[in-house]
Amino acid sequence: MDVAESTPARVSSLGHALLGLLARREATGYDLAQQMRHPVGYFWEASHSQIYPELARLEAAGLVDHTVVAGKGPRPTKRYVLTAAGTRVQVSWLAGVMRPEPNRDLQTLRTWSLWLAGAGLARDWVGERRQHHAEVLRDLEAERAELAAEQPAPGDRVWCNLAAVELGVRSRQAELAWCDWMLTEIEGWPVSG
Amino acid sequence: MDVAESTPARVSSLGHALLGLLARREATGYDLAQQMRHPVGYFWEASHSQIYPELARLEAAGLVDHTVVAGKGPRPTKRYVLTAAGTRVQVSWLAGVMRPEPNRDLQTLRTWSLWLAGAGLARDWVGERRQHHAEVLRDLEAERAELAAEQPAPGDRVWCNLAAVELGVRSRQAELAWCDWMLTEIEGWPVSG
DNA sequence: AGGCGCATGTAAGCCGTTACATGATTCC
DNA sequence: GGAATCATGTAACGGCTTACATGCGCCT
Repeated sequence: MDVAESTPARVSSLGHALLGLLARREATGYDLAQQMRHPVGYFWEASHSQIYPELARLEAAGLVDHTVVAGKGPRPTKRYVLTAAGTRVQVSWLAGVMRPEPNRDLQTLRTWSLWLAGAGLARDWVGERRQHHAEVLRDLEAERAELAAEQPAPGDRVWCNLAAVELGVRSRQAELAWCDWMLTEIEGWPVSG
Repeated sequence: MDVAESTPARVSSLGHALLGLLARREATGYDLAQQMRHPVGYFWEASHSQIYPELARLEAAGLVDHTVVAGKGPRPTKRYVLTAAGTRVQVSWLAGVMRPEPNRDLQTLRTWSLWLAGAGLARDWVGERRQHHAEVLRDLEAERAELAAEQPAPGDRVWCNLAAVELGVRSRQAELAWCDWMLTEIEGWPVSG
């Protein structure tokens, strides 16, 4: 009763990412930071300096609990678990409406101003982009193969991992294809750099 | 000489969006806010409350200039133009390295936690996502048709608009295809909601 | 008479990045 | 002896969202 159960406990996206991780298994803040790099980092990145305060907020809202365990750091090591309230909040987040996020894509913004630069510069830049996307795509495809090897049942945890990675693969493939399209188009530009 | 020309004038992404707009034509802050909704809003959104302070910063850095014109607002109306320094900064931004942005995609994050919900909830959500992407895609394709009708020369302003919209179209198509894939996959889920 | 478009700004608060800070154990 | 890993935090700063604030002219 000492935690706020009256207010619906507004939770940030990072909060939901952490609740999602803790729904899978208990973890320390450090563990969570590692997992936010990989595999969650494919679609939601966060650093430890965000994670520790967010865990404190989630705990204040009664969505997670911690127990102190023996650890190697200068401060006590805390192992977090999801509470029943935390599970409820996460499920109702999944059930709730998802309003579209603002579009913000630096690569497109840059493309849009590309006429100010010459064809040579544009070719170099798109080539560099292409390489970057290709690298990320390779990682994603390796991840997908690993998950598929577990032969997940439709709708289970691992299957949802796979579905998330599948979206990443398809998005990167689209960007890669656009880079290739751009490179053939740039052939026809007037040279000026 | 009273503006800072010694420091390289670090400009935010929003700043580059505004410089890109002003490189095309002069505009008031209000005009810029309209254009940031459409067509720039397809890939970089910003509200007027961000734009006015940013214009002041760009002016302090000597990248834009304004003249006061007769207007209908309670305050003087300002018409902004790009300076030579502004053009230089924009071009060197295009030439500079672009380090990859952090991945942050709410739709994928949600997919990743979807196993906590039942198949019914998942189907509804993906269906709603599908509809949203389809709507945006329709808008983008209309925009693309309009730009293509202008028969732009490779590498010019309008052609770069087209290239930016092309990337949007391809990305949305990929997301839409993923939604369709998900919907067929969800058929095989165990029913539980 | 009321609403919309033009036109500009400020303020509070949240979210995210970068850097600072500490300290034990394990591996090379 | 030094670097990496485990492990937790704080502080400063910048960007974005939401809301507050003002006021004229035009259209219905």
